[in-house]
Amino acid sequence: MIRLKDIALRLGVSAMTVSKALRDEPDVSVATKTKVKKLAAQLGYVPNAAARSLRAKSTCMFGLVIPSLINPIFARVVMALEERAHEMGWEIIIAQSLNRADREENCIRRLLSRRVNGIFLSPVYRIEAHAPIYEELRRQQTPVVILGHRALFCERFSNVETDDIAASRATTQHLLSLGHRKIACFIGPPFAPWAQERFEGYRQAMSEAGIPLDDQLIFQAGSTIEEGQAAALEMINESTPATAIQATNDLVAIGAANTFLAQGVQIPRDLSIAGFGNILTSEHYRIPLTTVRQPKYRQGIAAMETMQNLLDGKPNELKRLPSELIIRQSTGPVPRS
Amino acid sequence: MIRLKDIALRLGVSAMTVSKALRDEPDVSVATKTKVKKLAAQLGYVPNAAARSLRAKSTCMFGLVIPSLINPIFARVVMALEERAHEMGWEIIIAQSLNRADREENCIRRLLSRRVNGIFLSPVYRIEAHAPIYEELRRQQTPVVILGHRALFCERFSNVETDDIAASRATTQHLLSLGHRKIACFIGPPFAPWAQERFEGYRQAMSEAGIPLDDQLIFQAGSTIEEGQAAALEMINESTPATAIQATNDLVAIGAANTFLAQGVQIPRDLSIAGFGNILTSEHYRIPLTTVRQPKYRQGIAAMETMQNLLDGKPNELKRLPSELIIRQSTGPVPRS
DNA sequence: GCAAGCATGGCAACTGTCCGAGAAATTATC
DNA sequence: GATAATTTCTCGGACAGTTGCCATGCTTGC
Repeated sequence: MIRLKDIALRLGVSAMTVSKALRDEPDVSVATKTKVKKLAAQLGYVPNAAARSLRAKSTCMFGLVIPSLINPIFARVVMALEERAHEMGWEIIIAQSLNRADREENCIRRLLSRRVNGIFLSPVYRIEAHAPIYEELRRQQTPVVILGHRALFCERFSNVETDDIAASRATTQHLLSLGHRKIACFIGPPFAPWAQERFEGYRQAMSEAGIPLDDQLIFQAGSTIEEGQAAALEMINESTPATAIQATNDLVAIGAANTFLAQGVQIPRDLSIAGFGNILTSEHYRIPLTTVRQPKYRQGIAAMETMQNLLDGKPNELKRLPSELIIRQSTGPVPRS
Repeated sequence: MIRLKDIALRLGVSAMTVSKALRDEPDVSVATKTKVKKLAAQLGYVPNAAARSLRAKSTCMFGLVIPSLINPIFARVVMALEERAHEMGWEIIIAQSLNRADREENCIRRLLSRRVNGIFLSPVYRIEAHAPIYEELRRQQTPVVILGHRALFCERFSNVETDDIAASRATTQHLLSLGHRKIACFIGPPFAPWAQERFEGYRQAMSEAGIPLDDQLIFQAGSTIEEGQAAALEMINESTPATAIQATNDLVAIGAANTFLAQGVQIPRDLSIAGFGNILTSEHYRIPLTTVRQPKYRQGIAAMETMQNLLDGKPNELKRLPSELIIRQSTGPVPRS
């Protein structure tokens, strides 16, 4: 690999001059600059980013820690982040936590070792300020942008979230406005912040409508199609009298819908089902799914803006982007029975 | 940020000793090691990867260049790569080419500047050995694993592909076995290697069946739902007498199916449609789609194995993983008419 | 008693780049 | 023609860690 010194030796100048020439600093003559640049191009010189980072005390890299890369919801965020980083000439190192706190901690620690200038993090659990790894991030003054799930506990942590509570509430209100009163809630993993928020929206809307929460209507459904199917079977076995289901995400909603359709239940005539997330499949499902669209690309853009503010030394901030209820054909008026 | 030297100063030993102690080298006493490790943990010491890379002439990083992060097909590959890299304690830098050759080149150049130890690349165009950027990769002896679309033109390039030609041929053969003779082919972007391969499979099967290619049955359909719809409309306008459609991917198939269903055409009674890729939506579409499953996760695993072989100085290789035709309900016997 | 061996730890050098300071060469001014 | 001002270039050092070799001080063997 060609170094500055190699170019310098061949031209009979110092490495310093080459460095300055390539960076177009003013105190190098035009003649030398062109000579240097020409030879550099000819030799295929590529500066060594590690050496530059060491010297500059800045790596021009970001770290990104998300639960999973195959979740299409995150894919859009990552896409936006990568595009912005590319424009800046910065790089992004990816890391998956696979929904495990120990792995998340491990990922963060390795990113710190890489001396990334900032970390984008979608945490597995609701962030606890006292967890050792967050404590360490705070101590190291590392800028962190949390994707969703508020955690503004120190001045180098910002937060960019989609308003899932409001959107979930709007979904429940939509079902209420169709006359439903017995609305089952298929909730996600109890530890997951996003699942908690979606349940919170349901809870608020029911409370506002004066309907007490009914344990019999609440099902643990995880986050996959299979888990949605299992919860639906449970509901059938218990002859739960719900006229609508609000699911924690589209996959669970589809799993549930598959099960009910297989039993001859008609959707939405006999049963309304709403999802969350607006994945592609929800639009092209047998019964196009009522769901919530989250502005994930915009969340990525906003996250990068927020990160740059932190890097500029500006105070931390909390951005909340509106999510939007999309009413399709899987929800309808309550059956007269 | 804590350095080796800081720990050394506090303990009254040299930085060398600390370095050796933390790496568990044999020539440091157990007593010193425990003392050093304890203080390091207490101070939250994190080694500087940039400095280490500079000295070691190895960054323990891979680069990954793919067209788009939101394509679920790539997501599985990336997931597998990240998991394996994590096990090795290596990092992955992501870069999107967004299907543009200039951007791809730019991404590769930046990865070279980062001195990644290897690059995983899913090229935009069929690789031409003489393109300057590939020439440069070859000259720098950078190990490259091409994801799909064979390009074994130098000893540091390996290739891991899914056998799309065979799978596409199997799809056409499936349609032929159902009695179809007028099989329309909705082909993808003409420059894209994957689109070329899928068309090639169709071509081979038709040729083997003794059916000459008919230009009237071949439609440029791009790679999106909208393009699939447009191609279907074109087919309707031209009253093309096809009894089946083989689409370049699932999205195009779904776009086409949507259009025909809206016109009252019944699938598969009046028209068979096959996709490619087995995205989630294809399984849960109104008419579950006949398509091809590509072993993308396994492709990622195989790619990492191949990369390690290259790093170990072993010769380059070509791995081809079988793709599998999945017959669902969107294809059926040719209508009797 | 002397050489050899061993365990432990330190010094200098090196990785590639860039900053600050100053030297050398060129040009401008009187 | 001498000095001052400016341009152009070089030198030493720093960044944080690792490698190879050497310097201890101690034990062992003959």
